[in-house]
Amino acid sequence: MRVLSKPPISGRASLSWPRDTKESAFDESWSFNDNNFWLSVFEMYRENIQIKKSEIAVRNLQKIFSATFKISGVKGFQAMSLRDLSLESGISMGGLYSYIGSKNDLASMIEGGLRHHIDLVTNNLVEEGLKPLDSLKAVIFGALYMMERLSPWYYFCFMELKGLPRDKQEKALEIELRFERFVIDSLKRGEQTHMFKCENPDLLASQITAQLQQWHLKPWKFKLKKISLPQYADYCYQSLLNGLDRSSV
Amino acid sequence: MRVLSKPPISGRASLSWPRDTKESAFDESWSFNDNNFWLSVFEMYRENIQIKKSEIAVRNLQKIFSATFKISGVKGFQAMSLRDLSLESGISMGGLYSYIGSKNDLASMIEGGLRHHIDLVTNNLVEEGLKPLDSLKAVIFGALYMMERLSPWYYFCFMELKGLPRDKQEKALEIELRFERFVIDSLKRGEQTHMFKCENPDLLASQITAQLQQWHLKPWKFKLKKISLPQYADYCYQSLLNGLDRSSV
DNA sequence: GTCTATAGAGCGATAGAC
DNA sequence: GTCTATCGCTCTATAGAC
Repeated sequence: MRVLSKPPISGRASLSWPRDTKESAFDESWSFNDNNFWLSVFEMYRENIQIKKSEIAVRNLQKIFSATFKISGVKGFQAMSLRDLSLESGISMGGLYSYIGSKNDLASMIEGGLRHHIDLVTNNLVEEGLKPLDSLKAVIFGALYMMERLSPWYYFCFMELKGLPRDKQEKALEIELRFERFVIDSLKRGEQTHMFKCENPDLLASQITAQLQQWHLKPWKFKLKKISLPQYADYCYQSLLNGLDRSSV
Repeated sequence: MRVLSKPPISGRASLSWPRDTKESAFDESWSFNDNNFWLSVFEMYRENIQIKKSEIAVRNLQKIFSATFKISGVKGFQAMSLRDLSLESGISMGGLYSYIGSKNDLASMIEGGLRHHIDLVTNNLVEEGLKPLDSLKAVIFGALYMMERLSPWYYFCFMELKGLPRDKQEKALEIELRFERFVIDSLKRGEQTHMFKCENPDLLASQITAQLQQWHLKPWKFKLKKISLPQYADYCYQSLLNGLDRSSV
């Protein structure tokens, strides 16, 4: 059974939930590494990019996006001038425009890149007949590891949402709603099979969503309190269990 | 015992936690209404405002701030031009500058106004010898009602934090940390007096903070799911209880 | 020589400020 | 309404790879 309803993207093998919940297991199962990640970003926008040589393009794309994350993380995307970006990325103003169509386009590319990747992972993800609680655990750990790997992307899309075109805004919000719907469905499925009781699946789901988002919204807090990602993932899952009544089973 | 360590602001009677947790009880106890709220904002910045007649100044301040919230809620503060603001508020560009020193000043005024009000409420708040759980309940309900009343202020300070001067940024974050510290302290106090056990007060506190913030960060979600403020406050408190082990008492 | 990538001065528009 | 700084963006000359 697929996690979500959309058909899998062809030409890509189905992924499965990692058997354990270690970070490295996720990287392996989802074949995530810096090289093929940035390459896939380039391929996504290939026809809009004027540079042909993929090594050069990939390298510069990475520079541009990383510089954008850095600057807009400090002063915000709107306050970032393309001269700032040129300086930080080491790419001339003219050069920038062989990668992006416009400044707004750059923001859209970031949103699109993140959503594309999330879609890839969630659409091709195959649940191996997991029980509701295991499924929820997998989705919590999975979401957190995605956020860890793509932290600046998530943060950017959250904070700069308003600067995006309306349709992009809606699609970005849809990701959150889709995640919540999956959690709610799992909760209801668990209730129907009498594994636990859950008084308010809607509120519990949005609680979990809020907790997960903290990981990219307030990384300083976790550094301050010296909480590691696996620790936090465990806590979030525990927090979900605390919201359930499992006394009758 | 005072909730927080800072001395009370003189010339203002001490507030106390409302006996019940209805919205109107908070308004009454904290004497919150639109008129005296905006008046207090004006008085806070009186010496920086060139308009002397308080009725006029209060009315225009309200127009300016409300228009700022409206526009920056849609396109962000950085993307809002003073011409936008002039149009929306109905105050000429020259007129704006008799209330604000600069555009950045306006953002600082908003942050300062919110913090001033939070300080007023929390500093003057007198706990009536509440037990840890009652104290936590009061602080959860109180925080949510503050957010409800000053929703655009909270939202603005969260989303536009990066645009503020560094010292303002730090002070704004301090509010969150201060709140969390209060929750943590109450949790530890409850544990020391053997009222409950709490494995990880730090994480539970930040979970509650995250949940509360949702109320101003994602109001659309609660409208969509038709959750009222009292319902949500109840849920947040319940969620806190779920994070405690009360079996041994 | 040819094709691709880059540099950076320059343009018009619009911002904040008074 | 006016001033000035700076914005997003373009255009062309040039450098370098093969």
